[in-house]
Amino acid sequence: MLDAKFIRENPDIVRQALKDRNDKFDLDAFLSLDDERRRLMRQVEELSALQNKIAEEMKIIIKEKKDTAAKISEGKEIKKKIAEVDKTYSDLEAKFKDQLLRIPNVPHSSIPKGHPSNNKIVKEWGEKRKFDFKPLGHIELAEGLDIIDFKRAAKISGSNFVIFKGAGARLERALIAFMLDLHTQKHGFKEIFPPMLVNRDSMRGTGQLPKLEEDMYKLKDDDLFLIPTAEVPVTNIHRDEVLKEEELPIYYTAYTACFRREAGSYGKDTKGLTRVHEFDKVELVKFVKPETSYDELEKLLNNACTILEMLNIPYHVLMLATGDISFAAAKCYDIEIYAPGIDKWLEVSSCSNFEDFQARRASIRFKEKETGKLKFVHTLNGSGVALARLVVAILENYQQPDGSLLCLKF
RNA sequence: GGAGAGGUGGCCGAGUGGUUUAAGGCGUCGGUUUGCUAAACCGAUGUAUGGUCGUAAGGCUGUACCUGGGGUUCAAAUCCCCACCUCUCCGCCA
Repeated sequence: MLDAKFIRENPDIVRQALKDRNDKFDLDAFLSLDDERRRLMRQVEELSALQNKIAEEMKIIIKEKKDTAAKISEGKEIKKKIAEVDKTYSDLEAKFKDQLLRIPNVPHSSIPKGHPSNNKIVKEWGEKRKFDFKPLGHIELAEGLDIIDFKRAAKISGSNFVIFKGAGARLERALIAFMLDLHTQKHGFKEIFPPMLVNRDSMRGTGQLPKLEEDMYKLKDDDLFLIPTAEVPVTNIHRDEVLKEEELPIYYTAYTACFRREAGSYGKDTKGLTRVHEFDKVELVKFVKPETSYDELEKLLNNACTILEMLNIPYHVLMLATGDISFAAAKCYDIEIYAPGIDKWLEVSSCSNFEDFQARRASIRFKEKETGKLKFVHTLNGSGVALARLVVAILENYQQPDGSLLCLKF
């Protein structure tokens, strides 16, 4: 979230950010809510000060063994008044906090403004493979090789679930191991294996709640959520903590399954592996000092790109426009890989700098050695990379005329 | 799931309704002493949020915070209720 004081003092910056994001949030209503809230806060505090004073005076009266009746009724009077004003105040405060959590981050000045069509291609790597036969899509390839079973997955779970079988299952496992090993051994990340069910506080910390609750799988009886990405548990590792300056930067990488309801995207990419409810992903998460976060974003992006280069999959990198970046991000790169069978670019990674937006929500701070002050860290994350769509690209890019794969021996 | 014990500042830990301004210790920072280090001694040391003064660093001031929420009371770390978490034992279980 943004700092309430920052919003109060820079309403124009926030208004512009909302406009650039095409977000309908009513800032003026928020600002007057804030005014009213502070007015009532002052009232409650003044009354509380009086109440504290009466309690102090009471101590003296008891010590001097004087009559307490008058003071007690004075105290009762104040108590009643506080209860009245405080009711209104706490209702307002709750509303204020909820609204504050619904204001998106301010986009970084370096990114294009407006509609997703303004996303800018900032990098292109590799060449689209030329086929001397008509390339198949991954569904036909996978079913021909009997390495993925969509039908039975639908039977046991529902549509848009997937079963990997035999070499397909092994490919999935091998890719996970390959990515984790690369990031831990070459890129300096520490491997984490986090819980995949998280509580409400964690979902709020990284920004999935309160706005996106309907997109999440939820266990109602326990108020737990299935994680949509490892970003959630891993970033929340340091929720409500004060880190030492010398601990930073912290790099974590984690494999998890990711669960997405994809509510509202029915009819879109309904076939195959490109949009499934449960997929595997290796995620990269960083906690860094504020002044380094944009350099760290570039490094993070490179770490993800390395995976694709080592697998020799053509990709390009988009710098997302203000209208396309996620709620919590200030700047975001998407990496898309090319799938020649279905002739589509598929997003396999989103590398974002959240600046202090998540850190403020989740209260992740560090103590600056020189000044002794507490500051919010900057958090970043990116996929390195998402599996299901990567498998699409591997199958389609490495296919041979007979429907077998160049890179897989059966 | 059952029974019991707990949750206090960066950390350890005292604290059964108002002389507590959360004792004491550790740590950290500053100082004295010192050839250097250490020790000793002295001093300082939370967070959030509002008001106000200041160009600013910051000052002054209010409020809240002893896991979280609710209650009792003129007054709650302290009493009561609920939740969460940790530990011990029992049961169940991959």
